[in-house]
Amino acid sequence: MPATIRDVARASGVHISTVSRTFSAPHLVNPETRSRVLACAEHLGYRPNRAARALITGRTHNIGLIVADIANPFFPPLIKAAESAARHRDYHIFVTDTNEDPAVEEELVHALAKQVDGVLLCSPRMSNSLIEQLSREVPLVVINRQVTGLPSVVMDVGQGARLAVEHLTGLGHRHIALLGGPRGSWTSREIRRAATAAARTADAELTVLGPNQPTEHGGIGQAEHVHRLGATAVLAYNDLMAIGLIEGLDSLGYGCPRRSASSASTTSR
Amino acid sequence: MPATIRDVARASGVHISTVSRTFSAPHLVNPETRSRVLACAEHLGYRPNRAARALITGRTHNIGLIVADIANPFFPPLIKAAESAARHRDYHIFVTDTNEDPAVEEELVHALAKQVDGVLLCSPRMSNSLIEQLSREVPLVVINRQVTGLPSVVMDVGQGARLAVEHLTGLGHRHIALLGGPRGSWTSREIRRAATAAARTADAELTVLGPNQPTEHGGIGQAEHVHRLGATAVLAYNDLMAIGLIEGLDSLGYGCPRRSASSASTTSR
DNA sequence: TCTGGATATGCAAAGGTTTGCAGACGCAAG
DNA sequence: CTTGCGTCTGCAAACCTTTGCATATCCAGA
Repeated sequence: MPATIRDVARASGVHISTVSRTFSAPHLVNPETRSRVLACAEHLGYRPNRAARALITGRTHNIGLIVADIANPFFPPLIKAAESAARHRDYHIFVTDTNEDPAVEEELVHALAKQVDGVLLCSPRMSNSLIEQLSREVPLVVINRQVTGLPSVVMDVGQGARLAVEHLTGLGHRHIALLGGPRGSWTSREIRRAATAAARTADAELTVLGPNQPTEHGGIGQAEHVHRLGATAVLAYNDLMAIGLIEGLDSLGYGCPRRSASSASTTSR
Repeated sequence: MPATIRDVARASGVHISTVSRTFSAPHLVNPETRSRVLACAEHLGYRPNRAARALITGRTHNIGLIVADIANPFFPPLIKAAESAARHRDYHIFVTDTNEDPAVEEELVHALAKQVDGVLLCSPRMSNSLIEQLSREVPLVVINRQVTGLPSVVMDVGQGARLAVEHLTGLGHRHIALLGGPRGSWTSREIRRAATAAARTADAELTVLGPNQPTEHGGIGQAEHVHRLGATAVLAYNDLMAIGLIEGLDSLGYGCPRRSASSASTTSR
């Protein structure tokens, strides 16, 4: 039912190869012919069949983006940015959420590999071995972690942590708690390293709490601990945990200062 | 480089059609042959080429999911649910975010149509004409809106609004503000309708504020208005707007009650 | 022994496109 | 007039699978 290249060729009186070139290499076809072909294509509602094109060129023009958890507010902006960048290059982003479930990850890796030209991976705790396996099947770029031999894009979370600690010590805080991220995450290690170093430099005390799940629940769980500790400021691994912590402290009866006060959190994934 | 069905056929000494059947209709092939083929396939790392398969069957086993804005916390759970349901049926969900940009929507519609078997659409303000156009190219299900002639899945936001208003009037509130959603959204109309009716029934006053952008900013913008109004409770269209409103009131110096107090909001998209 | 059905496999066409090669044509330079 | 080049278009193979049909084999029943 949908129009094929052949229909367009017939309608415009040229060979299918000319129609093909009209779309994929316009400079090779006479402007006059080109506009006639385009008119017929438009009229018939023709759109090149992606499957056929992918079959012969070996490129799908799709890029996979694997994220750990879409519901984590860290990801949406990243997804949007990737989509926008892809769109401008005539690619599409294929987002998938693993829920950090190894079974899902495993299956995804193979399923995805066959239908995308490359994969962006932002899943801090996916196992290295799975990542290496994936990288053998498809070009891979990892985000916010480092895997030897693979290209990666990382945020300077260390710098962020340092700035946050400096801000807090600048406000006079001498005892800061770091609500740490999950075990095995590169950003988590990096933040801890940088925060610890910054605190030492400023001669302040920094207590690391964790590792924790990078979720609201992970924050709630440390509320009591944070309070007992007597720290006057907390640096949280990410927004969700900060929210959870505030919630936890609140329900213990220890309200967090509001916006104008001196408690602060920075975020990363 | 990647192994094809032919390589597997050669390795296992059968015809390619047998290999094909091993994967797509296992019951048609002798168990003995089948396991030999599977072993060879495994060994060669063979995976059926999705493009070739799609080309001949006309099915991609992909489903598109168009959402207005991934960053709106309303969507991630919806996306996850769709992905999970799809996964169990051996389908993949292809999420795309339109940013409610008509140009993006327009382009997407066509680009997507050619590479998915169907589309789930949850974009409250996409134009009806574009939706109808899309529905002519690909099977379409709309979410949280109603378009004549198209199957749809809607939440009972009216019921939610009614319950919220009843809750508030039950607590004694006589004057409630409804921080309304965007113009042209089905859920927005529905909530207004139900909330108004519920307020009338309870003999309370309900003032509708809006339409507004369904964002934090949309909430912030009505803060002053809400305060001037003297309403004792506010019902917000969604979480983002509620957050924005609280923020706005806060910066005007009118703190919102915390969790234990009687202000409430319900959410929808 | 023959017939007929069930089971398992092979054969080949088909699906819509891209692309290297070759042919046609026009035109300028010699 | 010939040669050569540049521009445009046609031809046909190739990409990898699926699937209707035909063939082969085996076994049970008569």
